Amino acid sequence: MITVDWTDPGGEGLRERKKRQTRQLLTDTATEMFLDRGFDAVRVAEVAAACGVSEKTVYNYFPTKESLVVDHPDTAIATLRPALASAKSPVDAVLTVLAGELRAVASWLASQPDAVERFARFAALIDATPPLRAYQREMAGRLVGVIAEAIAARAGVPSDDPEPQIVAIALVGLWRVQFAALARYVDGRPASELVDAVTADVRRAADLLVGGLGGCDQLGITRS
Amino acid sequence: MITVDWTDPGGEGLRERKKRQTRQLLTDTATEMFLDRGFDAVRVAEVAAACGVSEKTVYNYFPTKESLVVDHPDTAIATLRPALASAKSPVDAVLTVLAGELRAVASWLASQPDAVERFARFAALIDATPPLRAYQREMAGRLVGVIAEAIAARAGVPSDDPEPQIVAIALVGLWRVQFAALARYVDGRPASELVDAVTADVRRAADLLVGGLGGCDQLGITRS
DNA sequence: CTATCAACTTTCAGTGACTGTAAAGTTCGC
DNA sequence: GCGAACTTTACAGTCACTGAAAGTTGATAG
Repeated sequence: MITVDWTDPGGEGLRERKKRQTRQLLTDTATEMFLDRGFDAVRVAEVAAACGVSEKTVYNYFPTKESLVVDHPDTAIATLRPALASAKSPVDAVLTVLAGELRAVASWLASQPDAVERFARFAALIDATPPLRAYQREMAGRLVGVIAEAIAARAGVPSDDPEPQIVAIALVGLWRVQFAALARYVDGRPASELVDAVTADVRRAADLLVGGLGGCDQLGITRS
Repeated sequence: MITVDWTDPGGEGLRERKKRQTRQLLTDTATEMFLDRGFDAVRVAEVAAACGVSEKTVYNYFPTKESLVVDHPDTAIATLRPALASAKSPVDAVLTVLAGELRAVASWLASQPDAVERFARFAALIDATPPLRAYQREMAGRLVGVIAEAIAARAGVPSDDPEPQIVAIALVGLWRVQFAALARYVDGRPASELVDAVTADVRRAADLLVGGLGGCDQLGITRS
């Protein structure tokens, strides 16, 4: 759903194409059904039936029911790793990746008439569905690992040292901030302002992290 | 297992006592079995049988299989809330609660001969068991909510504003740091140094958060 | 064009976590 | 002791997810 349909170069057999189509069909219809009736009220067997496919096939494509909604959790990692390698700092890398994801979402929002409403429902679905939130956290956990490793490698320390860990955790928190901002603003603001509003939120959070939690202490986050 | 057996005042009917005993028996034997054979290899029905109790009874006490191991996830919240209310700052509150938990673990470690080895296996079990890690993250998520609310309330802003969110996420990361430090040091260091070593790690992480990610920038966390 | 091989799908039978319900057993206040 | 409130149990069921074997289909060599 959020996927931006990364067009693959033409050199692709019929087999591969069918697989991609099936995969897409599965996520799309599953998401649609979940949005309509709620995650729990839809059985995997129903999704399979709706797609004219056996239940086992669904599980050949997706490891869990949740992964039907959060298509390609590894995409973020695949983008993040090179960014970490090339950027001047982890913070820059994360902000770059986040900006990229934001752009992708924004262009998807602009590409369909009812996109805004669908995205709002999508965000609400995730928020209201514990297993989906758990899945989101799991993905975040993987990002933490990747970032911590990158920092540790650069600094030449073990990746389970306190510094890489805490920095990675804090930085991954920015994903949550961006998602929350997106969910909040997508409904109220005109599309033109959306990107700026979300970016502003992320930047405020990032500045707070970089400058230190004491930075904006008009109302006592750190000890006075 | 990690629970410190908070002795309840005597005014307690037979009913309550039996419930407490059963609950304790369940977590203890379950943890023991999980440590021996692995989380996945033990069925809930087996735990029930080992305790001379029906499977349904297990589920009357615990919502999930995972909660058999991570007894009382709400204890942290119950401790944290008043700490947040009374401490000078969220950072202080979190550090205080963490120190308290550390003390409790340390005294438990000192109370039994094989405690160290058991704790090491316990930490390894959690690390090696995805569902348990997920459960841990879920608990962390609840802590984030509590802290974000406290900060937001104090500052008079919505709790899903970027600042409360990111601060809460970063602070909750300290739990992970403390757990990691505990797991790392429990095996190698003499008990006397344990608390200091762990505290040092937590403090390093907290200082980094408070002073800003740029603080210790000998090797480029933030942009140069 | 066809035989063949490999990949993919389906069918099927099963595991195990978790839930509701109604009956049987316990504890408590009197 | 006795009835009310509460627990435990037995039972039947749902549903996510898995492995194995047999069937189907796309790719490929002859």
